[in-house]
Amino acid sequence: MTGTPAADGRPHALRADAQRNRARILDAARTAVDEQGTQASLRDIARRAGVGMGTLYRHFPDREALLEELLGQRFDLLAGRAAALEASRSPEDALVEWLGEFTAGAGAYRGLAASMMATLNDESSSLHASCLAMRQAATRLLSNAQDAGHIRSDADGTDLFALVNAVTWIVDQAPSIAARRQHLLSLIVDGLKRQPAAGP
Amino acid sequence: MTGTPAADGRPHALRADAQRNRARILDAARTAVDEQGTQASLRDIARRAGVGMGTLYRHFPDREALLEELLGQRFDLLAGRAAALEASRSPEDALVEWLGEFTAGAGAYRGLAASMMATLNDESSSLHASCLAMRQAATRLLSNAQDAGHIRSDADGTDLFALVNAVTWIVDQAPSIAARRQHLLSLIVDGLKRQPAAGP
DNA sequence: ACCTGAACACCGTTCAAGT
DNA sequence: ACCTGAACACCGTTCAAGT
Repeated sequence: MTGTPAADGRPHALRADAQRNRARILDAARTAVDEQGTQASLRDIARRAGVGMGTLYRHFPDREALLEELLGQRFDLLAGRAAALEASRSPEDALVEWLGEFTAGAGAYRGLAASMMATLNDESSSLHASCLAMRQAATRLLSNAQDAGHIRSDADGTDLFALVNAVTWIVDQAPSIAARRQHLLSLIVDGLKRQPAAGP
Repeated sequence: MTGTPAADGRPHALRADAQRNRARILDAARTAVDEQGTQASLRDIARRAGVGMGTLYRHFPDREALLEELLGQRFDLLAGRAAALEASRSPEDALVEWLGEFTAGAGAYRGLAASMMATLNDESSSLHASCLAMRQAATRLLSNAQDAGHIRSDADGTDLFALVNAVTWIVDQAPSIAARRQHLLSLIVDGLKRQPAAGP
């Protein structure tokens, strides 16, 4: 009975040709996003994959569904890193290190910051869930550092996400600024540190 | 002899119809940018202006030439504000106030941040000159505040411009974040303030 | 069940033909 | 000198027709 229609009403597994097309589309998308950023032409992706436009749309109803496959992994990874750092480092180190990893990796995906912002308040976006989980992990790092007294208490997870995304964006606007990524990030992170109270 | 071709080899004044078309295009562009941001459709602008595409291109060879007309005024105005604040306020107040005015006004032009970044290293851009002048004015405010000991000395004009543009960008990505403009800006500006040395 | 590719409504940019 | 609008090479999205 292998490969016969399921009798339990659950969705069928993909037909072999469909499965192959799906994989091809994802491969092509990876290459295209690598070259052109998250705004890569969908037509071009279909062309590279050697499938018709309809096939691309059948597998991925919109651009974000396609991106979710590529970026979801990254989000999950970064959420995992947050958890690992939380367990192994001081609250302050964990936060600073995570922010560094976040912005460093983002350079590989031009347009990532815009895609992430678009997903923020759009619960229907395919990227919403994995992005939210990552943000929550980052927010925990922030709270820990705040509880330990290292970070000013009037900044919240949304502020942190906004600022770090803003850096991500600015950094891929111009190569001359990309070189200053670390410096810009530290200007912001230093600024978030609780200003020491004046002398005794 | 009024209206006859100039004999001195200098460029002629625009013909009356050309002058009218130019004005119409700018009017249409203002409306379109207002509604759709700096990425407004050029075709749409020509349509609204009631001119052919060729006419639009004749007057403005590319999008930036058109934007220069709209944004150049704004840049000049902000450069002027910087000079005025420099004369009338303390170094720290002048800087903080100027940054507030810069980001507050930017909300009126969606896409402005991206257009400004594009112009940064592109000397052929029509926006280059007026944008540069504004940046230099802002850099003076920064230097003054640094000389007065209010701002950390390892931030330069490029950093300041990058950060303030990053805020401008993030703020028009989502209305929920636009509401936090002032707060985000003050997180950054506070952060740039020189950390007070530890007690005696 | 899945695929193809033409069709549609848009772009930006160029240019021959008109006045 | 200036204008028009068709032409070209691209998009994203949809959908009838095929297997």
